Amino acid sequence: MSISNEYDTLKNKPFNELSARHRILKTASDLFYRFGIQAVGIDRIIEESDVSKRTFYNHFNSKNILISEYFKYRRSLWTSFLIEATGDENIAPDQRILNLFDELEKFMGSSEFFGCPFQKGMAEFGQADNIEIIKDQIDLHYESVFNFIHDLVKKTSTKKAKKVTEAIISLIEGSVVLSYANRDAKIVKTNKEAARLILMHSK
Amino acid sequence: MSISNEYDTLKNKPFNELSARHRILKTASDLFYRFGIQAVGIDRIIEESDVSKRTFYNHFNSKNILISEYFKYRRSLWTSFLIEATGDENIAPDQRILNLFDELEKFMGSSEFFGCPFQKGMAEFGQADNIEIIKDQIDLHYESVFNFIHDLVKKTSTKKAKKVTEAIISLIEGSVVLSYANRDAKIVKTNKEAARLILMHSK
DNA sequence: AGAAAAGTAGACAGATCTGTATAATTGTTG
DNA sequence: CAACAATTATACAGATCTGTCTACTTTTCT
Repeated sequence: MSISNEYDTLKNKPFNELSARHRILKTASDLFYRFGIQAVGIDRIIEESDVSKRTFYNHFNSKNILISEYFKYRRSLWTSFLIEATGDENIAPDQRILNLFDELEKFMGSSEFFGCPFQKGMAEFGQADNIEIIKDQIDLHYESVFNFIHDLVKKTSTKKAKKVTEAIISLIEGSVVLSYANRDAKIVKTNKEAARLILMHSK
Repeated sequence: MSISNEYDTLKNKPFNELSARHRILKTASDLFYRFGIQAVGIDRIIEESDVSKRTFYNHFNSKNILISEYFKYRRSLWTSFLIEATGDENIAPDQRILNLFDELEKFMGSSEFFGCPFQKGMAEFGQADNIEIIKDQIDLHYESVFNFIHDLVKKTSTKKAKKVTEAIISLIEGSVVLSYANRDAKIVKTNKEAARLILMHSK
């Protein structure tokens, strides 16, 4: 179901069995996602990941490099989520897209949901200079989401795959923004029905 | 057309004719919006607004208070935008909603567009403590946008005004996220058509 | 066992940021 | 004109943040 990658151990092992590098990455990931990147200092990450400052800087030459690796990791998590949430290839492609909304609603209604890491990353770094390694990772995320949904939409019998994909991704991004703003994910149900309507009327 | 308020002089007078308070607010607004709030220091705002540090702190007791006032001001700008963009009451309500997408596309395609101040604000302060004056302003924004669109949707002959409103706002928020991510506002055209479809099929 | 690699603890330099204090100057108003 | 309010320029206290450095200890591998 999921694609194996360098983060497999990170995802599966308990925290205290992880390597120093993975403990740092996991800690940074949780703190950055929840409180924001600029709001979380290196010292806090070092303390919570049970690592010395020297070890930290042995693994990540600078905070910016850690941030870039954070986004790489988040991209991997999001890709896994998309694969799991849309289900296997036997399901009709329309249905796979609609399934995604159900899984999004579960996630966005959970206490672990604090918005989208990439939306938040754009907010903090969108217009900043000299951090191409960060902005590149954010761009890659939006590209890969587009490609994933686009591939699914093309499997439906739609005539306007690109436009349908854009509208569906907009409904997803809107769901994220509003679920976070409202502290309530029930809007995702509404957007699932909107997506269904768009899929139906594009044949 | 527009509602008069305390920011009228700020919006209409040239910078060097503004009061110290308004020069600070205008400078902070531009810098916060473009580069992010935490990324912009008091010293830079003071310098660019042509004001001394003492004067700054006479008008705004702390940076957090300035941030709160920044969001108040942004809320006023956004309200004016909605009123202007949807046009006058003689236009059919469906059409007024669709007009909004056209104006959004213009704005999001302009060089002055750097995403949504409130999305960015949530990203920076969503989970932070002790800044209720900031988070309250963000909440007010999402409430007032909902009410504005809801009022318009209720004037159409829809049977499901709340759901239609939610879907349309999702398409707007999604437009913001993706126009900013793609540095290209053409997705707003697609979302206008999606909104039209939703409006048509809710009668 | 012994060498190389990796880790610990913590001091500290240098930059930066918010907010306060001082002292002199300018503008406004009765 | 006299009194009061507002503003300027700038120094600085205190906190915080990133990244470096020193000196010591543990782990790993051959």
